Amino acid sequence: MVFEGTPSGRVIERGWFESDAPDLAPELLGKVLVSRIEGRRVAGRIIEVEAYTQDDPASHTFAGPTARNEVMFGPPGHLYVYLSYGIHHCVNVVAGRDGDGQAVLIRAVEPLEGLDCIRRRRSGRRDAELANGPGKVGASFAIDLRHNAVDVCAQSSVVHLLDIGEPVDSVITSARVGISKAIDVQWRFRLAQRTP
DNA sequence: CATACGATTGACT
DNA sequence: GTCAATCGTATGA
Repeated sequence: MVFEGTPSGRVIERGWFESDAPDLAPELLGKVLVSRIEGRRVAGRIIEVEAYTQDDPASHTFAGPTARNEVMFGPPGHLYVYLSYGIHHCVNVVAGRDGDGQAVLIRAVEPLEGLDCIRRRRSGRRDAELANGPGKVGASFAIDLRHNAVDVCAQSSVVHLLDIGEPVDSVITSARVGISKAIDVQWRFRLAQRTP
């Protein structure tokens, strides 16, 4: 079941992203990811995220700055986009202070606006499979390597985040998915299914 | 320069 | 359940 609508709210300002990734990540749940595809607006509610820090063996920043991860070391509130398995674009939001090397991976989104656009981009998939995975988020919102380092703290930005004032209710934490290191930390966060 | 691999997905047995 | 796809990045010669 998809609830279509046009979410409105405040664009989130940079200072809000200055928290450490494990603290910021659950706060991102319920916020709205907005992207612009060929002049069309596409939006959805963030329902699953993961935190990555600098002293984290599973993080791209663990071995120090490189050309790929330099955005993660930059100021917060910017996108860090990387190509996964040569196929999928994974979308992160840089967290922490300038110089830190942290980010929050957006793992799943519930589409709210621009459903026709998303369905076209994800043709053949059921609604439940549109953006329920990190690679699917990149595909649904047409975010790729060109969006790396984009500043999300402006309404004019091709990709930005809205706080629609929805309270963050029940959050489920678990170990992160698809990693072999640091499997002990519970840095995956997702919203519990809303009970109707 | 050569090469191994991955914060995944979808198709197929 | 298994496995191929596909390429930017990191690493080592």
